Amino acid sequence: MGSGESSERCEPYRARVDRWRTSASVLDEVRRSPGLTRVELATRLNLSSATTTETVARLRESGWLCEDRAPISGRGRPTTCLRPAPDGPRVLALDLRHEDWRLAVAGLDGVPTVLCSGRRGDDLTEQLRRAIGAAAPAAPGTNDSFVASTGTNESFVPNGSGGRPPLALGLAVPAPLSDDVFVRATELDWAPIAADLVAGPDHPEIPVLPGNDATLAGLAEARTGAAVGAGTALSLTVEVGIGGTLLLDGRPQLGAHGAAGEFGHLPFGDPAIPCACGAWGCWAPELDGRALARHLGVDPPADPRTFATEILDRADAGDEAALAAVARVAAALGRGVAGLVNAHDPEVVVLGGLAPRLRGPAFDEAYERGLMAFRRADPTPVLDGVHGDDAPLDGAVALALDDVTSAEGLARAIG
Amino acid sequence: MGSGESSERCEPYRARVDRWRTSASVLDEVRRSPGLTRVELATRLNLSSATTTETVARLRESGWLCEDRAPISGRGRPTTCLRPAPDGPRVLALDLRHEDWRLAVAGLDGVPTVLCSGRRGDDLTEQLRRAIGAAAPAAPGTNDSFVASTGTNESFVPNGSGGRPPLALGLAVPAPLSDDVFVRATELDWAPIAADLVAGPDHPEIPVLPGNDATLAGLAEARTGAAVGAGTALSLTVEVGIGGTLLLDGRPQLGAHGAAGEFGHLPFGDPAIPCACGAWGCWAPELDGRALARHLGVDPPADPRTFATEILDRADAGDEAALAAVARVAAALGRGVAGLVNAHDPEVVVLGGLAPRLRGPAFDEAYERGLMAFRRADPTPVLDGVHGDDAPLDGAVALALDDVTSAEGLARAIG
DNA sequence: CGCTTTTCCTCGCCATCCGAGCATAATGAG
DNA sequence: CTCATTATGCTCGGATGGCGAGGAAAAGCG
Repeated sequence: MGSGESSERCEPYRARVDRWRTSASVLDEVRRSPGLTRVELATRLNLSSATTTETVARLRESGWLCEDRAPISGRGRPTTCLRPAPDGPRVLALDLRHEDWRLAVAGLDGVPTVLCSGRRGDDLTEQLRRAIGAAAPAAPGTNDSFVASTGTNESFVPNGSGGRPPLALGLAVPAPLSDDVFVRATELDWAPIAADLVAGPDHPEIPVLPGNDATLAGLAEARTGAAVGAGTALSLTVEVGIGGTLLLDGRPQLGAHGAAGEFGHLPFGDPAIPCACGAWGCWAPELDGRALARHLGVDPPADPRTFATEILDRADAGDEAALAAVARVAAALGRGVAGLVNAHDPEVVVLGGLAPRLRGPAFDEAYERGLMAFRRADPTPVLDGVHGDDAPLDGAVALALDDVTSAEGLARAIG
Repeated sequence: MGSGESSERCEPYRARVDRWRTSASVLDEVRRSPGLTRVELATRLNLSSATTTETVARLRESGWLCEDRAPISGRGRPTTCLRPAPDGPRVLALDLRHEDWRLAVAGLDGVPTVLCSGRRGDDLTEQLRRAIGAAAPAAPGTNDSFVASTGTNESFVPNGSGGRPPLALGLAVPAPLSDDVFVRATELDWAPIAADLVAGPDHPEIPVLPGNDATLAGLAEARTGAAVGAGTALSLTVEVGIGGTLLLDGRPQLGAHGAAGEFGHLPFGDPAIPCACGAWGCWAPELDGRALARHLGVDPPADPRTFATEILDRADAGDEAALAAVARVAAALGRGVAGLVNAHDPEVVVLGGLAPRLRGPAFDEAYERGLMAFRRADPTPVLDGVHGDDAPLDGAVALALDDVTSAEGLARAIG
């Protein structure tokens, strides 16, 4: 071990990453507002004209950005608009749901194209590995040998990845995560999936980035949805129970084990009512189809999601009993949202899943009543999410793209 | 407006700040673990030996760091230990409380020395300006002309700032903040204070950084207390009501208007009980002296803080009625803490103010009962804060030092 | 056709961070 | 005491990023 041999330092980390720091922020800005001009970019990031030239040229040559002429307005040399390159790097996104799954590919524009989907079967892991193997060919260009191997419940759209191997896989899972392991492993035996997907005989090793579906839904809204530009945003999704995430500068708060965002298990409810999670008085059982069933005096439904949509439909049709039950649930939602606004002071609250359908006078009244008085003059806006059922998939894309377009990711991919 | 004149860009921001980025992280690391060796520093930050030499030399010459010989262990050239320079830059910290105030000065080690204090009077702003003027002389070295101008209720310790003008003022206020304005302006007419303190006839302009006292208490615990090193930490302080903060990598989550951390106004309580804040069913009224009074069946106390300590003393002495009342409050605390752990997945929870005295079987039982089942195998530790009543002051110091030792702050002060 | 306006590009400068080699200061074996 | 060993600090030249200045380019306007 001579003196020149660096003992512990594995990499010239700082120089390698610093080199791409500015490129990463440029890419970030272009992803955030595609089509912005070079001049606008430079002023936003406080870059000199020289640096802009240098950075944009490098990203263009690497095939990450493309430029086209901006519409001319007035005098002066025309500038160019910057966009993610349409044939640039790609990522995969996998949306696992209770009953089915979807695999999509997306470019830097963040718009996913669904490649294949299937219903959840016993051989789920095998299904997914086949799908990923088809989408992420081990050697570039070999995915022409793609055969529409439609199994029992699967459907494929060939050749979505455009020949370049994807750089990462975002993974949305409908369960709490803790240290990248699914918590309700009894219910959804997906614990080993993330590990199994990292590499397989069919495809090269790519980073797999798992995230809770409600967390990723919030991420999607923060990047391209109702919470764009918010420094602090709160996203809440009602499906079975309620999930969500607190977003700070567009980044979800993940917690020590990645299990943050379980707002449904704040004790906003009746302390005498037990929750499936094992705690008492949780908010979640007051909000979904099970709560509606309780208010209607019927047995707990097997599928709370479907039951809830039925009741909401009946309420929309004017059914008095359904309206009363929905109002009680809406009030519970509004009361809790107000408390979270008090606690976290978000710029905006975004509702997803069934929550938008719960809004109405009962929600509004409970929301205002639950706010601290000084907030009522200018109450935090509560908006409906714009991503709908695609939110977790769109969020998985964003998660993967964030990894790929970070300074570290660029250093990995280009430098 | 020639072509060379940069139109909007006011500063060569990037180069100016990048220059100090590494210095800032070095300073951060040394503040976090004073006395660490150069080698340890280099491995932690992934710096080459050359860069370490360069950066440390610059910080030493600027008077921010000092080196002394490390205790030798084994062969090899002995290394040095890095510490904040004892005669380095200083900051001021002002702790405003309901009844009194304290002004302190601190070096980079973050240990405050109280310079003066006083009871809150009608001329508070004038008191504070005099005190700050004495501590932050307009011209360096002129504070020898200090006269112990002990007014009615003030006491001074002269010459704490050591001749160098302080670089910033951290300000702890016992009220919710929103956009740097105190919310309960009716109760505590301190709204104009922050603005007034920025500059005055007696002292030069220095940045004033206000923060809520409970937020700053959490900051202190995250930096040098019970939450050191936690990626996600939750700090809760019971005084009158309950305040707190969610800390991410040691930085408090502030919210859109800086009003985050009002966990006391989450609806963990009885929805029929109104809170002074204007909402209903808040957690706060279940936790402090007013809750104890309610459980004991006596009138609401004028000073809930003092009343609570009396009841806690009686409970410690074995008074049955007091014990029962405390147990109910402790259960309310434990239940809410568990919910917050479910929602935010912190690495550690730190309790301050009266909260440590509330802990006991009732708290523990409610805490465990409120946790999601999967958390019970390895419950998030709940620790008592180590800063005690000094926590807000210590946090104000940390807030000011963070500003001063950031890359921007270094560029301002040195570059 | 030239002038104005706005933007882009090239060049030299200075900064950081790096690797390599050498210098330095301790231990410990003989 | 001397010298090999070991761990660390320092110096130097090189690579690279960001900047300012000046000139070039591309449009409109008269």
